Formats: sequence, structure tokens, C-alpha cells
Amino acid sequence: MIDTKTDTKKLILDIAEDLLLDRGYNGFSYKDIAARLNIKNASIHYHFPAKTDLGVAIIQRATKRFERWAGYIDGKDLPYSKKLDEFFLLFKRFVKQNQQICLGGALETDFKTLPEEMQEETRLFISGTLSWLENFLAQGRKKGDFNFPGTAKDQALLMIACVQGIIQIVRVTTPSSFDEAVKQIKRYVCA
Amino acid sequence: MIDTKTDTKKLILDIAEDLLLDRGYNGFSYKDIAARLNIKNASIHYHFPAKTDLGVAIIQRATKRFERWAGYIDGKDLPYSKKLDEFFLLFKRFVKQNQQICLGGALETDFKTLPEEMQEETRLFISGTLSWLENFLAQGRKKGDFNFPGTAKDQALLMIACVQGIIQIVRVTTPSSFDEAVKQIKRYVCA
DNA sequence: GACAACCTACCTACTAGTAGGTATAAGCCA
DNA sequence: TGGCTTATACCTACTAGTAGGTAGGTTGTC
Repeated sequence: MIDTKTDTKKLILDIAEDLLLDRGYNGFSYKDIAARLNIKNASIHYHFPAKTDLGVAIIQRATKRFERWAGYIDGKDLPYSKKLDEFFLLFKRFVKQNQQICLGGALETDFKTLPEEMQEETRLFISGTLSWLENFLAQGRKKGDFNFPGTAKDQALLMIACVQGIIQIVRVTTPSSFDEAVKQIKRYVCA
Repeated sequence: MIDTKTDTKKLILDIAEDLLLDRGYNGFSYKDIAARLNIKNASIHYHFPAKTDLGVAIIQRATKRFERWAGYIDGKDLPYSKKLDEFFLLFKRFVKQNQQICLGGALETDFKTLPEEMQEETRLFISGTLSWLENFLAQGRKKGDFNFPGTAKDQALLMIACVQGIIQIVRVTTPSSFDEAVKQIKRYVCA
């Protein structure tokens, strides 16, 4: 009954994503994944012929996951400030999860060393997140739940940059830095 | 007259820092440095026996450089808003310079793969920058040039996170994103 | 002649990736 | 129902290339 193929493939993807957010794309190898799964190096190549294939799969899965989340949040009947909290929670989860960083930050840092296909998927992932946030902020302001100057696009850029940055800084300060930075930005944006 | 030793050593440091901000700590090797300098791999080891030594030297130099810059800015007779512009310019220089990222961001992303000595130097570098900015913001507010809610520490965290994050995001959007995010944060902090 | 600053020539460990073999289980069919 | 085929999911054993690093020799200058 259990689809073994899909099972291992999903496990590889899970572990690779974990390693990517922990150590960066150049900071892990097929050997690391194989060791955690108790299978051999070469078996990973059966599921993902090249590391590029694995990298692309990770980003594509994350993109779909975010789209699902965004659809769910958009459809929920909640004040925008609460929805924004849900957005921040998405990132706080990384901090709690062994002080990982977010996918965007990891990929952008390694960007120049990434194969072309991964660079393109990274662009799609980021532009998707950014345009959702821009729309979300514009709607929240229209409804009167948010209050910020300038364009929603500029505000979206600022906020993504902030959470992405603080999630990294946490590694050299303390997890509470995340809450402090988020608290500060909410002072500005929430009406 | 020219101190050849110091000269090559400085060049190695310059190139290594450039590569670090471009590709991350795990994204370059002694071979890359040697190739750019037209010397052999092993010669780098003469100046920096281990890659860790090189990494530590890069961070220590950057720390001193920032301290010099901070001292210079602190002593200057300028409105705080202008001094803040100088601070942002420090980061904009990275964007202009082939879309590099800042040292803190590069090191934090690779943090878990770094040797202990480099982790410690990274902590010192970040805490130095953070505490300078906190002090700077507190003084600017006292003088009436800045106007922000909450503690100067929270505001400093937010601002560092923002510039560090946006400098990375620029790689997958466009350099103008940097100006937009900075413009937005200045709307909040400048009185 | 001592020392700085390089060199050649090597080492071990690891990288991504390939070739080809094997156990197992499901699909098919006379 | 037993036997054959095929595909899946692994395996062992290898490749070429790169990583960081070392030993010891050469050259040039004070």
C-alpha cells in the first residue's frame, strides 16, 4: 500500500531542504543525505540524477507550498493584523527549528554559485512571495487595518528584507532578536 | 621600498573578501585566489596556513575598518539624517560592486559550517555594528533628528536586518530595490 | 648566510556522477 | 496456479576532478 518510491523521494527532499536551510547549497552533499537515510550515495542519484535536479525540486515544492498557504490565508476571515502574524509565524518557525534561515535568503546568498535552472526557480519563488505580500498589504491598508506611507511594493520589500535579515542575525545574537525586530515593524505598519 | 610580503598578503585578503561576499565561504577555494593572483595554490598557505586563518583575518580587518569608519562619522559635524545616509551608503557600495552581499549576511548564512574561531569573530563583528547603530540611533533621537517608537536596540535590529536582507534580495530582483527599501525605512525613522 | 616569498610535487579526503549488478515485487499470460 | 517479464529501488565499485594541506627545494635580497 505504501508507495515506497514516493516515500524515499520525499524523505530525500525533506532532508535536503533541511540541510539547505541549515548549511547553504554548497554546505551539504549527497553523502550527507545518504548518511541520514542509511542508504548509499548513489541511490540518491537514482531519484535525483544531478544535484541541480534536487535543488530545483526543493524550490518548486516550496513555491507550491507557499501558494497553498497564501490561498488558505486569503480565504480566511481574519483581521489583516492577525493574518500578518501568521505570515511572521511562517518565518519564526525557521528560527525555532534549529535556527534555520529562510529558503530565499539561503538561495540568494549562494545565488552566484547556483546552476541557471536554480537561479530561475529562485526568482520565481521570490517574486511570488513579494507580489503576494504587496497585494496583501494594499488590501489591508484599503480596509484600514494597516497604515503605512508610500507604495505597498516598497513596504513589501522592506518587510521581506527585514524578516529574511533578522532570521540570519538570530544565529549570532539570540532567538529573541526575531521577536524584537518583528514587534518594531508591526509598530509601523499596524494601524 | 614596497613591502612585497605585506603586499601579497593584502592582495590575498582583498581577493578572498571579494570572493566571500560574492560566493560565500564554501563557494571559493585557495585555487580561486591563486588563479587571480597568478601564483600557486601552495603559496597562499605560506601567508595563511589554513583557510580558517584567512577567514578570521578577513573578519578582523572588516571589524577594524568599521570601527575606523564609525569613529570618523561620530566625529563629523553633520545632521544625523546625513550620517544615516552614510551608513546606508556603506551597504549600497556592495550592491554596486557586482551585487555582492554584506559580510555579516554571508557569514551568518554559512555560520553552521564555519570553524569555531570564525564563528566567534563573526559574533564580535555583528555585535560591534549593532551596538554602534543602537547608540547612534539613541543619540539622533535625543537630538530630535530621529523619531521612532520603542527602544533604540529594537530599531537597530530592524534596520540592520533590513539592509542585510535587501542587499540579498537585490540579486533576484533589481538594484533599485535597495533604494526603495531604504527610502521606506527612512520614512519611518527620520523626523 | 639567513630569511622571505615563492615554487614543484605530492597527499588524503571528498565532490558529483556513472556503470552495471541484484533483490523484490507486481503484471501478465498460457 | 506456476512461470516469465518488467520495473523499482536499491547496491558495489568505479571515475575525474577539486578540496585543504604538507614537505622540501629554489630564488632573490639585506
